Amino acid sequence: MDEIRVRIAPSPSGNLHIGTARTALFNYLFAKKNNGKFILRIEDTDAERTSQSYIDNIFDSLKALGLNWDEGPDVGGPYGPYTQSERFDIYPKYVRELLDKGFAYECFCTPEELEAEKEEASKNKKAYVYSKKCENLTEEQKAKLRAEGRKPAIRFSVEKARKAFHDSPVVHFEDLVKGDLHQDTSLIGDFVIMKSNGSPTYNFAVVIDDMLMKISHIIRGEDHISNTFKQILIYEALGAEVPKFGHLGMILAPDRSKLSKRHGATAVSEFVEKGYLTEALINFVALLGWSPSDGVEIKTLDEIAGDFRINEVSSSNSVFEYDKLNWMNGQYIKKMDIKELTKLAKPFLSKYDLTEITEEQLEKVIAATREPITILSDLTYDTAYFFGRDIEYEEGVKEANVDTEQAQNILKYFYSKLDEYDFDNEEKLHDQLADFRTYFKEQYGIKPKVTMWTVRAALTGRTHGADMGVILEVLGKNRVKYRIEKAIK
RNA sequence: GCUCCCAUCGUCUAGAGGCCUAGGACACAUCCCUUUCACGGAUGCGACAGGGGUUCAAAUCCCCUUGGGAGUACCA
Repeated sequence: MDEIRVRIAPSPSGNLHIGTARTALFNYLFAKKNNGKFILRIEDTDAERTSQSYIDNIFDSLKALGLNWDEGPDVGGPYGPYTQSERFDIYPKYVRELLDKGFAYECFCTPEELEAEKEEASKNKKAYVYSKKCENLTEEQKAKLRAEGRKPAIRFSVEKARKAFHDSPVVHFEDLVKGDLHQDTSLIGDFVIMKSNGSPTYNFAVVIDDMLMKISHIIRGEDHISNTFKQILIYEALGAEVPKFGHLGMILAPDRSKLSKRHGATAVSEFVEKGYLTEALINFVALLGWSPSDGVEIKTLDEIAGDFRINEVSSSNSVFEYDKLNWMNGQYIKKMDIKELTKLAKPFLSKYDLTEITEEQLEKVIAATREPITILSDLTYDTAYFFGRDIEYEEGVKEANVDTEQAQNILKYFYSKLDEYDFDNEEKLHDQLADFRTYFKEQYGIKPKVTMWTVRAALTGRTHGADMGVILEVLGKNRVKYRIEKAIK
């Protein structure tokens, strides 16, 4: 295998999970770094849990994250189809091969019989291993079972396969991230590779698909470690080259349990809906297990790819904390192109009448409110006073900043100067505002901060927010006058 | 239960036997800057899970304990 080929194989039983996104990312990075191919395969074998909307979500999320694939269901490729349900007719051939080679056998056990075996095992505090009672069925016995209407599943003969290729029952492989990993295969029961209904099981289908798609490196979550030994045996039994494996630590919730709905968003699309930028998400998730050699954490996908080495990825689990994600998202919001940011912000401004202001003004509003925010949804509240005629005061603000005698004086003076102000010229406006502050400082010793608080409170109902110049400019003389009038007693 | 994986500040991590008085980032605290909130800058707080070895020397290697995670399906 000379060409580096990796894959991400999500099963569409839900929207693209952030953990799957990270696995996809590491595969993508590995491919980019090594001039390889990144392949997308949809594992929709479980028809009941699969839905088209999930498939669409997976496509859209991966694209949004910038994880573009070289081969996949939509773009095709030399080893398609890339949707597992369209590959059903290719598996029987390999089952046949295994059967012929003696590495697999038919199993007629009923669910009840199997259940009994399991119960027995747990009663004896032993690990459950299939009894193999169907391994040596004679043709007559099979014929009889078949006559009863029983349909066989096909099991893989773990011991036979292992003996053919390994001296010891303990099988080892060199993991790309964890190093030497081993497992006593005598503890692995003969597992089903093809269900009695004719569909392949996961462990079998992945091997066949990866083999046929010439996947050279399999990078996935460490929850697959135990599957790896089964899969290695299948590759060997089929006479196929065994790919290299790399197992990543899992992403945990802050309580160290599996990241799930109750911890908040789990799907990439949910994060986006909440106001996270895909650039920040992918950057953040890259830092879970990987760290840049130069210590600079904010990096583009390309930069990360250039610096990426799979063997340097951490082999332990990592906790997904919002604090750093939020910080990072804020960093991206601050740096993002304002036109693009404005576009992304609009869904969060849907409750306002955006036709009140021009697109150019909207951009100014976003530019002036983007600084302190951490997620896009903060914009909903933070831009509120730019819209509509009236404002809502925050708790206590009116009493403390508008109703006092000093405040009233400031507001009256401010009102009297309004006609002199140049509302269409941001720079001039800033100078005029500065003069206004200075006036109160020199005349009455009032801190500039306090002076501005007063005006700000009267205009926005708050003591903090966007730059005052921008507020005046976007509000325009009429609304400013109106709001000040309402504030003056 | 059995099997496997993992173990450095609260969190993400740097660290491949001496460069470690353990570095960075987030968070937190204080200060500076400032028309507010922020941003930015400075400083501080803060960790090698515990116990045994090996070695002149261990966060780094080995063993045990403890803790956490995963797997144990005719799910994927």
